[in-house]
Amino acid sequence: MKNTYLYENNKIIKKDYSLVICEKPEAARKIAEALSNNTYRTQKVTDSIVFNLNYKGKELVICSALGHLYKINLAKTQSKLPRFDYSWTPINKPKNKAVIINSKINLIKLLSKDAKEFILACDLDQEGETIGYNILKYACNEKQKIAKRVKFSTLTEKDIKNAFSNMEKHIDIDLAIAGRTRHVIDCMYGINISKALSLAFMSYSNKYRTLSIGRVQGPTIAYVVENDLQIETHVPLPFWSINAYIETTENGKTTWLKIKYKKEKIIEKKEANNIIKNCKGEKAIISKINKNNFKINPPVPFNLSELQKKAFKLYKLNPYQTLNIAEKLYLKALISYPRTASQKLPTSINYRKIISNLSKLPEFTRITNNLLKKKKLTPTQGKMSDNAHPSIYPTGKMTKFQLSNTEKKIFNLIVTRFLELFEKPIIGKINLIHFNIGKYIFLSSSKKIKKETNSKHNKENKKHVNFQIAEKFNVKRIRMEENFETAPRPFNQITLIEKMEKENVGTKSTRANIIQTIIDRAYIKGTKLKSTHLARALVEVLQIYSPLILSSEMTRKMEKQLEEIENRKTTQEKVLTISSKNLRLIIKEIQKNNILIGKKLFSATKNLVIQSTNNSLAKCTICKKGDLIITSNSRNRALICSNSVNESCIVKASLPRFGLIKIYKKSCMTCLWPKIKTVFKGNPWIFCINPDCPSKRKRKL
DNA sequence: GCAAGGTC
Repeated sequence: MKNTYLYENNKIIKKDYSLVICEKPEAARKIAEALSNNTYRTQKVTDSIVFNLNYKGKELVICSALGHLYKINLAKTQSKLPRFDYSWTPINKPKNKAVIINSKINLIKLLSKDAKEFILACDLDQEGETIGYNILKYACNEKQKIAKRVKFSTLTEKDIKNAFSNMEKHIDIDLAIAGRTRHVIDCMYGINISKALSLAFMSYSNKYRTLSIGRVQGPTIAYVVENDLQIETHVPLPFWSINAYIETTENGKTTWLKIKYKKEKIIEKKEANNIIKNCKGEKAIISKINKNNFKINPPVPFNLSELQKKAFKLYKLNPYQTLNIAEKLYLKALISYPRTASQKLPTSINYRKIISNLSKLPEFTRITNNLLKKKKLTPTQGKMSDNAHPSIYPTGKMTKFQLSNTEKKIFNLIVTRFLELFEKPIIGKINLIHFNIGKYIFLSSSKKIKKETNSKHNKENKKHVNFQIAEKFNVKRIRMEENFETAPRPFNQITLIEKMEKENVGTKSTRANIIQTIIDRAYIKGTKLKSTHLARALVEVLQIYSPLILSSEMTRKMEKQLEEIENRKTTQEKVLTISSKNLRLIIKEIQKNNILIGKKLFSATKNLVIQSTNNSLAKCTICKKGDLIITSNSRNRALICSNSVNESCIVKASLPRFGLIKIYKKSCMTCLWPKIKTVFKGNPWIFCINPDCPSKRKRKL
């Protein structure tokens, strides 16, 4: 039977209710549950669920948005750049989502007509206030002036009830204006500069190409470019470490034990030689034993980003793919809602039932049966929490559908992690033993696990030997090992997101999207993200004309201005006047140098050889076609094959910063790469330039 | 077309 207490024949039939506006459907449901002790009623109105209940004699109607329903638009009527005329309009994308968003706006418009009170219940942050302000202003006809505000930071019954008993009389208009200013600044800078770059490109090449830049894209591109330059100009300087082997007896058998010299990096070879010389003929004597306990807890529950990290590490699935797969698993009811930051599991979940259901999966039977023997099942909990959703866990439901290979992988990851949460921590002892050989200290550690568990998460179990202070050992061998400083690692999608987090640019819900955008623009590419020539040209250009947009400073400065708006120390108008003034200067300079900038960017989209070959030192020993040339910037220099520019040859290596470089007459015997000869600290130095040359891995001297 | 920010 159809329930028609709220809505009938396209009309709202209730009157004089309080309309509660939430940011997302999940929040509306949780509020209805909390305030009504689960006695709320629901009805579908224009495709959305609306909740109705009586709370302390008040008739509440609770509806929800879907994040932002309105966005900023720059007027296209303004033909000259920069464009400053803007307006707020409903979001309409030519996708299914637009339909939902339009119906959300229509729903709220409909519900607002007969409401006598408006209560804003969006998330408690700047964007939440902005989302609510815009809905109240545009969909509810200027009700931002009279709307009340409920403030809760978790969606628990206690917090929600508390918020409704201590309602604020007004929404925070200043915070909303600060949020709206953020939208305007991002739109103004992003669209105008992007457009100006695209036009510069066009003016030189007569071709259209979408070039984009923004407050978050800028620094993100710059991180990758900077990192790549560091990798390319990295100088693999050598350093030395020293190992000694002492004779020990164990169960009547004589074996050698490796002990390491305390200083792990010796910069001067002379120093290493000296130590070895001085140790000759000496015995190793135990001078100190540090005894410590250790405890390794099981891992914490998966939130989305930890799941994405694990999936990338194990299967090279990028964060996007993992989210897509997790969403499919969620729709098949195999796992809980995946878009969550939480690392906690609520006690209301029946762990035993889920585990016993999972035991039907043959690959998990052994672990589940062991867990089911336990009297009490208590999972570990992580630190992070999320208002709306718990961490990701398997529901214990089985599917009749066949899972794809990758779906199966992600599902198994989630199950494995869930089962690990109930394992016991691993407890043990670790001893750090100090040996004196002459006046030098060498170290060795040993670990003993106290309780054996069936857990997989610790495999180290070094044999524990009972050593005594002042015990003496023969030193059978002592030698040094040559190592090379390694270059910084290239970014991947996970580490780039981490870098953005660390620098505080973007938000958790936009970072992955923005990385995808700069991949789509051909600024970065590959699993190991590498900057393209286009990105490098773009960074060079912007460093001259708009360095601020390449730096996380722009976010810092903007946040400071927004805070001042929020605290009424300044106004939106003042901030926007300053911003538009700066922007006008930037656009003017870009336009003045249109052709130059266009040429630079256009050339970078072609695989042009950037170096002329008349400074060739020799023919490349690998591809036999290209010329070996030296490239340099202010700080570093590198030797490259001219064919490495279009990636048809791999020869590319950093060079020492100082000294004359000559190509050595013979190439490397191991890898065939060119060798060079230079003078290093007064001595001639001949070495293979290949940073990955097998001969460099662990050369024993 | 172009940004960044919500949420599905």
